[in-house]
Amino acid sequence: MQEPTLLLLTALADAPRHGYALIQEISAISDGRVKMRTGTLYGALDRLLGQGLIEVAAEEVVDGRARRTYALTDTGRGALAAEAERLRAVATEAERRLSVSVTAVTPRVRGAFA
Amino acid sequence: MQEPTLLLLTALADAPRHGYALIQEISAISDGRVKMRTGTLYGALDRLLGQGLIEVAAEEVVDGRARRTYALTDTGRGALAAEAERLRAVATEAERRLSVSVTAVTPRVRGAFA
DNA sequence: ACGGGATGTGCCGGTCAGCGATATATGTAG
DNA sequence: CTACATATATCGCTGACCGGCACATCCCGT
Repeated sequence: MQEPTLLLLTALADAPRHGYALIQEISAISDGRVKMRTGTLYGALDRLLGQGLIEVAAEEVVDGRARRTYALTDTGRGALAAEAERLRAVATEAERRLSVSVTAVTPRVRGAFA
Repeated sequence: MQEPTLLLLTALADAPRHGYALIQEISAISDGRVKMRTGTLYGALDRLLGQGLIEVAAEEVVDGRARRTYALTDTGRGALAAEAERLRAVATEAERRLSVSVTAVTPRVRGAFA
């Protein structure tokens, strides 16, 4: 799973949302750093629907504008939880390794090649 | 940055390693779940060299076999640290949102659409 | 009245990372 | 002598992501 997809599921984790709201929510989650494009969004949405990770929660017309609201399925919840845990583990391992090499400046590093 | 690349940098974070060793290290880091292929590996290595995130630390012949050892550059260290922090933040946010929706079973969710 | 920005959904083509397959070569174990 | 582990490298396919475009409605400023 790639980051835009992860962000998408995260943006749906606390409440159902429609496409446009997801773009804004993702921007908020990422502190404005990630501006998801509609090309990415709707493609990902279709894919996730097909994978059963999300579902259409509502289709309504608000102020003359069609609005389709998506929600996480139980499967999607599980997938997101698993993915978050995995990423956290990798992040932790990366940080641990970085600190190891920074702290023990050299001897063990060289030693690994003898 | 995608996951295989992240894993690659992580595998180089504590000590320099050569290609084949990286495949094994990544398998170990991920508890055997990620089997990186050489197509991914050497392609990524070339890319990361071009981006200046890693560098060639040594080129030697061991037991008649050529071996090229790669190491993280300072830039690579920084990039990995930043990436790890970002992913941890997203993972935390995902988990927070999941717990919010699970705990507060419904009322607020509906309310958000009024 | 008109233009532009925000809201809202949707498609299309290009790019590039990842992947499977394949190739080459040597050392080691059976 | 045949596999398997070690070790590096290339090629073509796929698919996610992205920029750009298109379309439609509503709201606000001028």
